[in-house]
Amino acid sequence: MRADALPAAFYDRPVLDVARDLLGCRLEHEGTGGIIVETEAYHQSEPACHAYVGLTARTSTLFASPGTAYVYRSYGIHALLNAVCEGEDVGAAVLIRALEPERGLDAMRARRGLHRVEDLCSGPGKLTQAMGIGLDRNATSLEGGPIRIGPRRADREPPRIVAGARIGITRAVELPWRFCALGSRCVSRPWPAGLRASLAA
DNA sequence: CATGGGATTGACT
DNA sequence: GTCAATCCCATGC
Repeated sequence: MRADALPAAFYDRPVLDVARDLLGCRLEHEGTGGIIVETEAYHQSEPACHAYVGLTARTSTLFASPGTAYVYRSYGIHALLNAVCEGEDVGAAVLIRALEPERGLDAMRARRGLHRVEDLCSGPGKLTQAMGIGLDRNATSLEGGPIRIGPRRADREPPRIVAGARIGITRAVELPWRFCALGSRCVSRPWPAGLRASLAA
């Protein structure tokens, strides 16, 4: 594994904890990279999670070892990137929903056909397009594979976290399992007014 | 084997 | 605000 990558043990914890702790961490792929500013947690115990139906061909990656990338096709068009969490007997993952772009901005702009930095990775389908992450990355390791996630830089303040309802789902909509870095201009959507910020753990 | 529904995005009214 | 694109797969007949 790369010295810089978060270890598998980081992901072998409750998925809600991992979702919060990934905010501020660095996602990188083939020369592009950015700071994670928005995540959502999914767990087999609730019906919005693909693993709710149990172990199938589609969900097998969700039951892989913690620290595995789960990449699947959404709406027939987009690739969405998740980090598999908890043990192999549990289907759970964190959806990476938005980044603050940091490295490889020219490649991102070329793939996205856009120029504004805050539009490059401000959504789960956008960031995979910008970084060139495709379905072929499904089931690869986040520790030693082409996609890597590194810890938040020590000299960087932990982000303040806003929690809210997950986006784009029709089941278990009430769970406040979406987490955003307060104040980031790169989130996929603004959160409702009145939500209180809490300090990152 | 046929069908329906998305963890989305961008274009358009 | 609405809506189509597009395809994998879970479900049901």
